[in-house]
Amino acid sequence: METPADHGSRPLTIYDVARRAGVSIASVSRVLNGRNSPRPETKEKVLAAVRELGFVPDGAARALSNRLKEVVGVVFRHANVQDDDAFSDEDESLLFADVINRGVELGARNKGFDLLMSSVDVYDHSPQSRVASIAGKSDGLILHDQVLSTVGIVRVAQRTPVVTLAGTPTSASVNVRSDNAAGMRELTRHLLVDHGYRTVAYLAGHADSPDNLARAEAFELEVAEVGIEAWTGEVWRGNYMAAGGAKVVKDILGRNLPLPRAIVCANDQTAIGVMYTLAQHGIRVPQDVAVTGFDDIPVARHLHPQLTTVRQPIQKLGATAFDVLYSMISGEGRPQPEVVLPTSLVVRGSCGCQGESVPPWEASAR
Amino acid sequence: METPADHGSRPLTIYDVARRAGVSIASVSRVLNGRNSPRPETKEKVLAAVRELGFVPDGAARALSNRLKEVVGVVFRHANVQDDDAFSDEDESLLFADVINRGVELGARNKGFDLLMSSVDVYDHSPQSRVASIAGKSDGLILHDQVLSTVGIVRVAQRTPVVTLAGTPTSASVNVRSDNAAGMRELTRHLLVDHGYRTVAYLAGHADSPDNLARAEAFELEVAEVGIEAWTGEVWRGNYMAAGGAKVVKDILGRNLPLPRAIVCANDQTAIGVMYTLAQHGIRVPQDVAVTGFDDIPVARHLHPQLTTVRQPIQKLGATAFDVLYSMISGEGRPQPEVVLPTSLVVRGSCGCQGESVPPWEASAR
DNA sequence: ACGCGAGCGGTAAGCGCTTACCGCAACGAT
DNA sequence: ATCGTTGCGGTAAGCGCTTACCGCTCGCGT
Repeated sequence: METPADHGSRPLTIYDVARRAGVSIASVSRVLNGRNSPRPETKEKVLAAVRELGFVPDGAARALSNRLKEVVGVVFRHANVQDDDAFSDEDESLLFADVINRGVELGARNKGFDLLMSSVDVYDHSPQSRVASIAGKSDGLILHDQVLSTVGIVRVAQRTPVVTLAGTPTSASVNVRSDNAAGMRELTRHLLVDHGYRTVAYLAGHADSPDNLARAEAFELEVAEVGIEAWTGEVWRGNYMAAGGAKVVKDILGRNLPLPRAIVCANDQTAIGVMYTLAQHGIRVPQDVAVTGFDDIPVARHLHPQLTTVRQPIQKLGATAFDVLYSMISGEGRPQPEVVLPTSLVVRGSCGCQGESVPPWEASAR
Repeated sequence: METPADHGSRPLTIYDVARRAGVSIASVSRVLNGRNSPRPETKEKVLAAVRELGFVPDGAARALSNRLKEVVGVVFRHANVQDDDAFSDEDESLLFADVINRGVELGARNKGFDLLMSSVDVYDHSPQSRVASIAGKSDGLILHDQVLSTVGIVRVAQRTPVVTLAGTPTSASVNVRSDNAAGMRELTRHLLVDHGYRTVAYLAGHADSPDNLARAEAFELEVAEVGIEAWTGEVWRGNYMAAGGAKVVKDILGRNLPLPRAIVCANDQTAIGVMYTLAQHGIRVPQDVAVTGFDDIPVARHLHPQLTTVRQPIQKLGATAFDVLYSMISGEGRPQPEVVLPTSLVVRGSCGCQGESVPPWEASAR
């Protein structure tokens, strides 16, 4: 029995194992990596020594020698205020990112990779250095939306494989996104054709987000199709967060402006804020105003009424991003510049339908 | 301008920078690490070369030389089924873990550390190897509940600093948890005294989770205090997941057993399943049956009625875990064996009160 | 004008691992 | 019995970085 917590004493190395097993370090390494063919006898001796010592090879040394860290860096953006009391505000705006990250993790695990995560603050003026730090510790990067400017991405993509999520492909990086246009078109058509709503607004997300742009464009296209006009403009500018949606509705109500029959939100978070504020003012959803989201984050089905939205295969988005990155890392070169995953309309109650969806735990109990 | 995506050509090293700047590698290193005092002139030459080349030092080499990776490993457990269709089931049972991890990340960032994340599957028979792999790539480990058995923890804690979350301290590892007993006592008293409920049940979590044990015990103590008996036993065994809560209620209803006036769930997830199933059967919350949770995960306030629960400082739990681990890594030895963070009762509607809580985005708009 | 000290900056060792290369033992073929 | 072949397993060279150590230059004091 070794003494507990004896870190501080020099950590074990492959030499210790070799000595204990009475073989050379080369043999230990070979056994540990399953290469070549050490004799079963040798193998057993080494394994025994490893077991007894509780030896774990040092990842850094391994990485240095192998030129492969088996680590994928993931950088995403968060909105947390950073003062000491910020812990009270456990914002949920990251649900989306979390699910994506889980997808990345899943994909990574299949290949023996692990996830190195880091987030950049909204107020972070130089995300460059954080990204660089992660880049140095990983074999490739997955960057969420809004982490780096396009030039920033190109710059880092020159030195290391990069996959962006919900961004734009660049000369050196690949982008993975879902089919915003198709989903938004389907949703809008549902509102316009199936429900026959004639006054509809798009409550936008970050103005410079490719996702937002694509959604807005598809929305307006579809609206124009039926010969009516979309409510847009300055007032309808949100920021992908609940607070943004809430603010827009409050502004409109405060200025005594009319509300449209349906509000199409850039994402689910925004819809949460909108529905909350509407309820505060006694405006019923969907009887007075229909509200829809985009993403289908887990909370969506817990809202009242349940949120009609467009489902993105969020987790798969992450897994795909990893797969693409992996093919770049293993030197198969850059595949197509962009991968687009399909979306689907999820009709629940907030659009005016009777729809209710079964919670996942019921669904999986086949 | 360099050619885009020229990975494959040997990556840059400190030698390239040194040559370009016309200095030695030692100087480059010194400038990059801000040690000693290279002359401003030298410094500028190096910085220029770094900028032009877009050089990022290799983390593995750095770690090997420094004996410090600046990486903290985090391992948590997830319940995802692993077949290819699993992506459809984007379970939300991990919300709790996600928020904790964000806390760890926050703490880590302050010290220049990054997060290496890995999850182990419920069906994973040997989490040992995954943990070992992470251990090799990091300076210390943070293990969530249910990842490793106590002996497993002791084993790995002998070789590397380990902090557990919601677990039990061992001879070599430190535990960080929140004050389950105090929170549960306050909650139970609210139900018993303020509302005067006389039939109450505790819907348990994993039988072997320290959190669950502490909560159950506090619950029963408090119930005994007022001289009534708690509803417990086999039927009331859940698993911390929505599915578990749903199943318990379905069982009871199916067997035509009576329901108590209040169901105290081991955590919020469980409460979600309970409330859903209750609603399915036309049983009103809180009029017919009151339901409470534990944790105060973000969804809690979106349920109908909003969930009365016990708030844990989830994010702070993570940040604290990192701080403790950091002190172990930087060789300040093992601090106290356990750190306990305070909890607080959050009264909303599901217990029978009129309470409603303001969403975080409203609260922060002071 | 010379000697000495200060401090910048270069050389090289070493962090823990993988693996090319080679020596050696054992076996089969001649 | 001898030589060639096979293949296990040891030695040592690096992977890219940090840093101890030391030589050199420059500036000051005498």
